[in-house]
Amino acid sequence: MLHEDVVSQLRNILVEGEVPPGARIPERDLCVRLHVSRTPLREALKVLAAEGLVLLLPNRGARAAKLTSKDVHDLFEVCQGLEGLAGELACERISDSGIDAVAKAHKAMVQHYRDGNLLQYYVYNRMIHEAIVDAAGNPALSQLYESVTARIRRARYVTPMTPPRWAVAVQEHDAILNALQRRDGIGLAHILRAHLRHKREEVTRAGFAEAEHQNVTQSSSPANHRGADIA
Amino acid sequence: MLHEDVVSQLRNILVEGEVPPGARIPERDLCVRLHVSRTPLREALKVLAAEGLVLLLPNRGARAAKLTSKDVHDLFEVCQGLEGLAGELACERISDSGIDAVAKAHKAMVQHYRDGNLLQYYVYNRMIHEAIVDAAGNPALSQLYESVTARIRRARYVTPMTPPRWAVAVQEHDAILNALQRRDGIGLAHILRAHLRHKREEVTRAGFAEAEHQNVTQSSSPANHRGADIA
DNA sequence: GCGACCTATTTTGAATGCAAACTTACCTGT
DNA sequence: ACAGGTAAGTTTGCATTCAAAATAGGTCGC
Repeated sequence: MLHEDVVSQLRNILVEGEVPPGARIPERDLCVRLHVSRTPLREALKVLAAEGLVLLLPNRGARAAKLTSKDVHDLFEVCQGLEGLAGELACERISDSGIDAVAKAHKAMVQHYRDGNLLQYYVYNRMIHEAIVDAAGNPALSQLYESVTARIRRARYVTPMTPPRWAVAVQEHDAILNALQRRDGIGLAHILRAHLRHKREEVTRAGFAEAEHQNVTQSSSPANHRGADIA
Repeated sequence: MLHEDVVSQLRNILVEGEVPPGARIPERDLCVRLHVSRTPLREALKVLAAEGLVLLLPNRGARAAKLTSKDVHDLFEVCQGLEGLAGELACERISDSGIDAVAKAHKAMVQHYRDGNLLQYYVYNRMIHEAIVDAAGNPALSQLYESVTARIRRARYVTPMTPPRWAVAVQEHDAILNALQRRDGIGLAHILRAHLRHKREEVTRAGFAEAEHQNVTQSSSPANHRGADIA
């Protein structure tokens, strides 16, 4: 289905920050770029608006969503709930080979930490969290988790990682793996929540919620009716 | 925005079961009924498909989603996680007047229980749960909760309520109100989760997950390529 | 009489068209 | 020169149109 492709391509463009938060999304340009007409593109925009990645302004088109720090806080909070639940369930349901897979990813992640390779570290980090969530065996949960994390991914990765915080994160991941291997659901849930709470504190402290308000609402100054543009 | 109206009207039609689960959603008929052309209607269908209320079959149109009992189980599980989280947060953040409002709704609900008025009981029941979730002060959480509960609402309300189960549910609600008044977040979370677990057991036991499979996938018999239709 | 094949109609998916709203640029008057 | 107003040009929202796919119906053959 054409429409599905457009949704996922657009989602990538937004999550990667290629269209920066708050920037206008030019329908016509994206049509030529994605080689589709306006109809499927607009359908995709509606879907992404429902997901919270896009803001639709009546008669004024679409903008990439801009998260306030409250938004970031709220989304992390939800994420804590979802990951905590996933951790509990995963300990009941994950297979031994599933645990091994997480352990392998953990080792690779730690190696990238030692190498100071933040980008690859993030790749395996995300892989671990997704593996745990998927191990809960609950597709509805996985889907919601994916949707929520997509919205904060950019804020997370844009926040600079300090060495002490990085060390703590790796330690927490040791504890995560340990709890999973012991199949200690309650313990895993607690560690995952703390882990996310720390990440949230880091992100909000850095103030990398792109801005405080969606400065896109009606403004009295005619010159600045529009937020940032791509250029 | 016209499109938004269509989404919410269609959502009602689906949640109320007016188009029964598994039934084909006739674009043309809905267009005349909602007084819109196919474009906004189809946009709405895409949004609802992303929400999980609609199933989109390539070149075969849309169908009202049909939940397997696994789906119901999974969605209840997610709901438990979200309500548990909301309960914890609500105890920290709810105002005294907010607690009073819940207490009032609780009283009304109990009265409808005594009157044997199941419909009104459900109204206040839902009001209480939503009030607690909203009291968490986390719009992202409220929105996710709303979306998840919408998907299982029909399965819940279609399941016949037995007198003993109803009595237990009311007792649990007493405990819910009590924990909220004591602002016992952990306790409230536990009760809410247990409450939902019981409801899930009741629903799944009754087998009111509309069917076991989306019998909509490719079938070899040409005569039954389609599932149930509205008529 | 039953089933396979072929054609007509309906339905879907996407592109295009059109009116309304919004932007932008210019122009006028002070 | 600048503020306000106006008209041209975009952009948006929705309706309509068009091609492709699916469905339904009828015909022919066995």
